[in-house]
Amino acid sequence: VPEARARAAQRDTYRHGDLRRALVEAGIQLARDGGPDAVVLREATRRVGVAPNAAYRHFADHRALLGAVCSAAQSALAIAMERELARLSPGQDPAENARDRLRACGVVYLRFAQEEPGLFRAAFSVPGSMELAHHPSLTGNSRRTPFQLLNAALDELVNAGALTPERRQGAEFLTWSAVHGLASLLIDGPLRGLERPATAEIEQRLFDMIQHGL
Amino acid sequence: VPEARARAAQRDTYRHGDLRRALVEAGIQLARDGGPDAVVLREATRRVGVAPNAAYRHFADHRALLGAVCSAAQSALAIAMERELARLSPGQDPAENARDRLRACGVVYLRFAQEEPGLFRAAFSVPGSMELAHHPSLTGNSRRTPFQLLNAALDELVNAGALTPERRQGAEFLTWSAVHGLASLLIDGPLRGLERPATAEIEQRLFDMIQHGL
DNA sequence: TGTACATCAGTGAACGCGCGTTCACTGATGTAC
DNA sequence: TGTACATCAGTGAACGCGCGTTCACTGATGTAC
Repeated sequence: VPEARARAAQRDTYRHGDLRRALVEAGIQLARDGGPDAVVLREATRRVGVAPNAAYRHFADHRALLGAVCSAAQSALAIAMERELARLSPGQDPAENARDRLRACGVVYLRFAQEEPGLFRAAFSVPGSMELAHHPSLTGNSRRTPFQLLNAALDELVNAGALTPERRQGAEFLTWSAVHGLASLLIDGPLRGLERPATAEIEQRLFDMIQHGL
Repeated sequence: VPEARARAAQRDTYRHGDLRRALVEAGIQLARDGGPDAVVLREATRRVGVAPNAAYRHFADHRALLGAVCSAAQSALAIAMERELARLSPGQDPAENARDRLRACGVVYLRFAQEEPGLFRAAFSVPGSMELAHHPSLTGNSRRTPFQLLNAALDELVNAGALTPERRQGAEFLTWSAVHGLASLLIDGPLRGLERPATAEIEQRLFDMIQHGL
């Protein structure tokens, strides 16, 4: 049996050692290549070199595996955002700083969507997963959700006096809508396949619209 | 065989008569109930009361059937838009009229997404389908695409002097992004399950953002 | 320090399912003479 | 006006596939004495 051969080649111990993490990572790779629909339990076990039913020691369900992949994907996005925010060097004007931080969130969001479309789709594929995933990721250490980071940036804008508290109400949904929608158009819609300078210009115009429109 | 019974019950002629249209309509119903993934060839033939392979007289592929459903869904959206636009009674100010028409496009788009989420997802599920479907629908007679209607509304805005030609450039993508993104949040995201008055307010605020931001 | 034993991670085999698709066919239709 | 025949829409049966999931099991680990 070639399967057993492959399995033996990858692993000489009976126990795997860290099967749960390995399955999630295999699932992430599957999502990378084919989006959430490609996160198939049997394929994940195959890649890890383990019997299909071994997954049930660590996940109740196929859904549970997909959920773990989804939240890991969200975590990856959150980490990328935090990394970019950390890179910003604040200037004198607090309002300007807050605007820069908000924009940075959007930039990372759109870059992630374009560079990792499969993972991006997986991140928001499970209904209700958008706001929930504050769990520590298996692949990183960010404890904040993209949504929380967006909210924080908007709060800064209020603190800097660049946004009134009335307009702050629900602003997270308006900005998220605009940026998320552009991401959809860029990876699935009519803007799919557009090259870098052109997409960057549209992104800038979208951010301007948000900034002036808020 | 109960299948044969059901088939005989629904149809007494050997020829179906209009199988292609019937399959598309069954596919639309499937999409209504379960989104694009629920558009299953075998299930469509089952509902129509026909052997599974009969579909291959009218569609090359499962993909072809899904494509037809997708473009019918887009057509349904376009028709709803045109109906709403026809209901508007123009006032004195051409700029005001143009703004009303643009807003009406968005209102219908979001209403459609909320009332027919499965169909809405199906409409934009096939990559590259967003801009293409100008084919006459099987279920209606609109020859215009939602995208074309949006563009027309923006052009009116320019003609009315309410939008400069420079800002008109790419504005279709900005507005579409914002509205499409909100649709996603409303049907799949954190705003899912929100009731009517609350959603209406967010929609209004989004339209205001677009209007001021453009 | 050694040994019995409970624990539980991973195995092997099988299940039922529903899918898309292909094959050779049958039977109604409508056109050519 | 009647009849042979080409056309082609729909049939029946089967295919191979891969999936998620369940069952009774085996074998390594680590803890209690």
